Amino acid sequence: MRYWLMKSEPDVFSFDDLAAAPARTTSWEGVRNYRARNFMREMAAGDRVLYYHSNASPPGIAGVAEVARTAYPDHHARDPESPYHDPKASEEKPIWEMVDVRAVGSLSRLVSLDELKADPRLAEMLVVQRGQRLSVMPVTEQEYRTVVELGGGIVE
DNA sequence: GCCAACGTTGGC
DNA sequence: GCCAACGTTGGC
Repeated sequence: MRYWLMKSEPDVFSFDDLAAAPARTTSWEGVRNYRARNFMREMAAGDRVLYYHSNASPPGIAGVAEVARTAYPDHHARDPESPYHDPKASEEKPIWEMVDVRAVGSLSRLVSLDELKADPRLAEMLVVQRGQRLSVMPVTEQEYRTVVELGGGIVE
């Protein structure tokens, strides 16, 4: 099993929104960055995901999710009405892909970006590194365990 | 709202 | 292939 971090703006779709969704699952459409897409292609069902709230106060990790479905074409790219529309995408070459993500549980308390930065065990985490704007990134098992510990465990 | 740090686009 | 202009992300 591998571990990942995925960013979402809570004003748009928070961890609580995911937990309240049908089957506690949603499709993760709208990733329009090749590195992030390539990471999604590497995901396997059951991989754990740290659910990060960006553009929040404070920003930080709110909960844990899991990959419910591996990468498949993001049809929103072919929808001219969608904010995620990409005129270069076609049925033959969808370009963009998404995965499905299911809520596992929230952390007992949110682990803020400041806390992530303050913990020496997390110094290598991509999300704490300057200028890192990827919305999907890998996390090591140790980093994952440390974050869950800082968050007081998972409330299922 | 500001702006640094990117990634992308397109002229050449 | 270079690189300036532009758009986006996301913390602050």
